[in-house]
Amino acid sequence: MSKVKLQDIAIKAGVSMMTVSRVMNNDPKVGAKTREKVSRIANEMQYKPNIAARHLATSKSYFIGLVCEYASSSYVNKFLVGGLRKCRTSGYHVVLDETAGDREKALDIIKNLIEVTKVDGLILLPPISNMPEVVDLLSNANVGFVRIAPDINLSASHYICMDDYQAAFDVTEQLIKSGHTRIAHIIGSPNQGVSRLRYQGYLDALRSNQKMMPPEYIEQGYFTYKSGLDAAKRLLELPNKPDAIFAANDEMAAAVVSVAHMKHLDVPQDVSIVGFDDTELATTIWPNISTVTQPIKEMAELAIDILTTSKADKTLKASNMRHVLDYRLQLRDSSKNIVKIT
Amino acid sequence: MSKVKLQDIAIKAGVSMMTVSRVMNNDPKVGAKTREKVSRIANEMQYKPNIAARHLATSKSYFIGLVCEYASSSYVNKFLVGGLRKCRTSGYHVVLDETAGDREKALDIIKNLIEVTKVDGLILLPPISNMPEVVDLLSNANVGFVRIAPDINLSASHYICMDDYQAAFDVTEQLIKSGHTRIAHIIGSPNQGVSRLRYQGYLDALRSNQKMMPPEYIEQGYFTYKSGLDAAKRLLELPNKPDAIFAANDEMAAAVVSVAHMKHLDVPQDVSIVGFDDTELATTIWPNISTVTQPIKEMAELAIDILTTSKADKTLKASNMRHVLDYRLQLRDSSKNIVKIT
DNA sequence: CTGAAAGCGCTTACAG
DNA sequence: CTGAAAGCGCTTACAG
Repeated sequence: MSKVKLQDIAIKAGVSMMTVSRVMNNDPKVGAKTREKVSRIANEMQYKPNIAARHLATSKSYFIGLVCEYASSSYVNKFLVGGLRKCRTSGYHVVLDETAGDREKALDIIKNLIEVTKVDGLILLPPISNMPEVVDLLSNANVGFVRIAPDINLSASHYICMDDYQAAFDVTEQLIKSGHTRIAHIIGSPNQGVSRLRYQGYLDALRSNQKMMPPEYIEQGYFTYKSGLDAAKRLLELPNKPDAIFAANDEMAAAVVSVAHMKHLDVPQDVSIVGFDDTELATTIWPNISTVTQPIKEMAELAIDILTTSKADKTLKASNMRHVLDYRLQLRDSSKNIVKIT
Repeated sequence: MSKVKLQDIAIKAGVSMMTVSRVMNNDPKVGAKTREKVSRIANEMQYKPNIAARHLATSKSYFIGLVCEYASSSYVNKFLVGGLRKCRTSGYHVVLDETAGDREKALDIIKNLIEVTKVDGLILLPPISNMPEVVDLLSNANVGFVRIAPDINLSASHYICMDDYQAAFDVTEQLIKSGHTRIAHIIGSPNQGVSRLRYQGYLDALRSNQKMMPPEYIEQGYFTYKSGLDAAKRLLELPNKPDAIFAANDEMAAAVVSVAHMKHLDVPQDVSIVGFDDTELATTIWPNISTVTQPIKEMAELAIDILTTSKADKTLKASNMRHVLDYRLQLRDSSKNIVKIT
């Protein structure tokens, strides 16, 4: 462990601690020669600033908090990958915490996180990003934060999302254009806004193409494999089976694939299947699932960027706090794709 | 944000800061009445210690570093779940970092992590836990650390593992006892010790049951879905197909299931498939994969426990630094299970 | 462009 | 059992 401190290098360089401090923080008001000498010596002595001392003096912790509901979800994973990479290049570190699905305790956990670790900023992953109490807490506590894919209270803070509605519209239209005529949809959890947006995109694409599906082609799911299984069974036992099933996430789409296999249906010849999210699962099962690639890593990088530069300024106009990133249709083997949209 | 500090509550309680400090740290040398009064007032004022100040004074950071190769692996996820839960109850927080597969840079990343964040302890996940340079670095830096599932240099530090050899032995024996006679194995990545242990368990179970398999029943995999796909294709195109395939992880087992489906083989009637790890994937695909449940969450909790109590003491004998946790055979639908071993 | 002083909020080590 | 002093390693704000 390096025990070199500011003073050591100040003495060696024959300057004051302040000058060294200025050099370390890239303060422009330092003579070129002094700067060069000091930074050379700092390097030689392998100086590393003591983060705790700096934190105490400036109340900047160089930590970013990341709050999720379950650390085990693949959404969180992908987010971490982007977030960690970005942090590495900007001197920050990520403190992860999860609410473990307990919405009651979520507030306490977040309160504890900001009070104890004094993170410089917080990233809220869905569905935490939609909890008004959390938004209130952070606003009052004056902690900068970015919400990922929220769907309520959008003028309250920076938020990053993609256009779920349009993506679902595109998926559905792509299915229509590639010759499917009986397109079913499995909706996501009712308590998540994206479910509604994706469902609406599906409906509007049908309408804008003058198509109409029977009501039994709409199934309520809960973003889980299990719920996908149940929905898929009902859909594939219908007398007039759909020839395409668009599930609101990959997990449920994977379940549809399983049910199709159980019933000895060929995917995609008998039924095309499309998911949403492009999680690991999509390319792990056979056939690989056509899906929508969310820009999760990019969201993470942007979130870190907003939090670590002064962009998290509260005086911003609402229009500047909205960040919509691009998605991508990822057509793979689980759907018949005559016309490829890119 | 609470701006209450030690002094505020010292004044209000009519005692010195030291007494308050002692109460906050559960120092027994405080009169019962004083203690009661101080802690009541601290509660009322919602006092939260400033971690940076404490850190500066004690050089304890109350952070635990967790280093993995890829934050997106499900092994890491499960580990996080257990680790975060344990931290929550002990006042610590987790700083996550990943080496992003770059073994060259791993050392720098870890060096940076310990020097900048001054974590109180470090957890090394495989395969980082097997890098001798990292072990050296941490030993020299005098940072407490726990290695997860390492297979070399075992006397160098605390480590936590499960008995991979015995688990693989059990899986194989279970397959034999349930009537399988042609049992193949897909080996894991050659650079991970567990691959060797699992392979050896498979071999020894066969031998101890006087069974002999043809050499083409052994395939080299790399723990990836893709490698499992390749291996499974070769195995299932053999003139004398195996009636059971034991893959060294779930990812590869899932690939075997896919190939079986492609070839219109019934699982488990035509071929039984067993994986290893009990990842989400095992219960996400159909049929659910029989596998070995690793005690990953328990490993995480134990690791945090070792690091946060003084058990990380270097003076321990080697025998006390070894922690072997129990696994469990998880028999599901992908294998014919006449005799259930629990 | 550079420096001397005071302070961030806690704790260790020493008295009593 | 309780307290006054000094210090952890940095930075802010003020001089020059």
